[in-house]
Amino acid sequence: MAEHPTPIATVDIVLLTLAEGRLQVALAPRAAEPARGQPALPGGYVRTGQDDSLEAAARRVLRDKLGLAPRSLEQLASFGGATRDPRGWSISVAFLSVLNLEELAASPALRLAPVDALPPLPFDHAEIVAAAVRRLRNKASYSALPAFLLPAHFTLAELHRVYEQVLGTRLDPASFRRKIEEQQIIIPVGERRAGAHRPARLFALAPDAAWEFDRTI
Amino acid sequence: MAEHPTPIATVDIVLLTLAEGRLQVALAPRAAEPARGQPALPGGYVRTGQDDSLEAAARRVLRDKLGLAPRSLEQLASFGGATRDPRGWSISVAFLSVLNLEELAASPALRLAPVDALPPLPFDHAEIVAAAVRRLRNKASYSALPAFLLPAHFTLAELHRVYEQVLGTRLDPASFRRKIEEQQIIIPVGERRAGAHRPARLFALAPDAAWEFDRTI
DNA sequence: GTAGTTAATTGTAAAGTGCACAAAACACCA
DNA sequence: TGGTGTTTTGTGCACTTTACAATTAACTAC
Repeated sequence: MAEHPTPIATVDIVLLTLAEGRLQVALAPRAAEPARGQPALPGGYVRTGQDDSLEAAARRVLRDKLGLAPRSLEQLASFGGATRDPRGWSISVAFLSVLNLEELAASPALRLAPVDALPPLPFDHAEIVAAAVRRLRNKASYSALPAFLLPAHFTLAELHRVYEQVLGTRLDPASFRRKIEEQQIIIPVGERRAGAHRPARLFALAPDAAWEFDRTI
Repeated sequence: MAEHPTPIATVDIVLLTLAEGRLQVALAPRAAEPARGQPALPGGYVRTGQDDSLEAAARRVLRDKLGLAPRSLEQLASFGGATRDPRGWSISVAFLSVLNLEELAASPALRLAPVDALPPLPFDHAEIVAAAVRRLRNKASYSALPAFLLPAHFTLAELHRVYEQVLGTRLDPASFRRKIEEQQIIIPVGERRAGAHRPARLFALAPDAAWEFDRTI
């Protein structure tokens, strides 16, 4: 049946974070050919002897190559073709991880690039990043995914700012608070953020809530 | 780097249709081992000598094995693991196609099974079908994807019934009409459906409109 | 014609949203 | 100790959207 060589199988991970008020993607210099030394999405081969699943392969790459164990990781889409990789027909299963700068600090080799001003990237990595940003922006309108851009504890005002930065639009503060609080996606942790002004309540993402809002037709 | 055998790469296609008022999936008897003869999702190897992309591989399988060229086809997700296929570590890139019974009639070997009463399926095909149904139900609340369950021309009442069947809920006729008409996803074709009663206007999906509704936070 | 049936529209109350502003709670300073 | 500035949080209200009910429109069959 399979008279054709099997395609190369890799996983690539789009790490999105918020730095300097902009959405940025973390890039790693490629360790091997092709495009050795150039910044690219971190990734690696699916190791059939080691990995139990595609997500396990992505987590292994994150752990072994970058020292990361991010809270958020979801499959994005798969990109396959005859010409996207000079080594031959290849399939890249792309994953999306949304994380904050502290989580990312564990991996000093990574460098950030704003998603709207990417350097030239090898393969079809620019397209993969674009798909990841679309996914995050879309999910921002009906899920708590952008909350992973913040530390584990955050204030409503911080969450509000993050949503505005991700979506690139203004959101009414009162409506935002009403909407977020009526969903069951964040819970107050009791403490308050001490500061120069009125202290804000701190929230955390609900343990393993369905991080999706209601959508109605 | 890759001291491991490369995984098997296949595409599998979830064909969803509406028959007897229920959402059903089209299954084909497997032509080869494993599970030869048993009903399963139609699929096949990615042929690196023939296919230019993953979607091209899915379209080839649909065309060559089933004689189908459905209007709707989108990537669903990828399923990979060491144990999902007895032949070894495998990756299945799953696709979702939503179509009507007339389109499906071109392929007589297929048999339908209600998505909520599936027969035993090999591999993780039951899980893939479940993901496809979730995708369709989700998209029903903000896109015109369920319209592909109908013929090219349809009435608003038919579309209304299809949405209700897919979502499993009642939808207010007046609100549904307003919502659908204010989006730009369907256009009247001018004709009317003659019948025993007041004739209904016929609509078609907008040529290549963005089949997505507005979502607001 | 008239009854019967489905298609399509209209009216209205309830719910949700955007906007402006007010109240609350702190630090800081005089 | 009290006033001031600043940020968080809550409230009132106009406006829009949605749910629900009822009505009108258009045809066939008798």
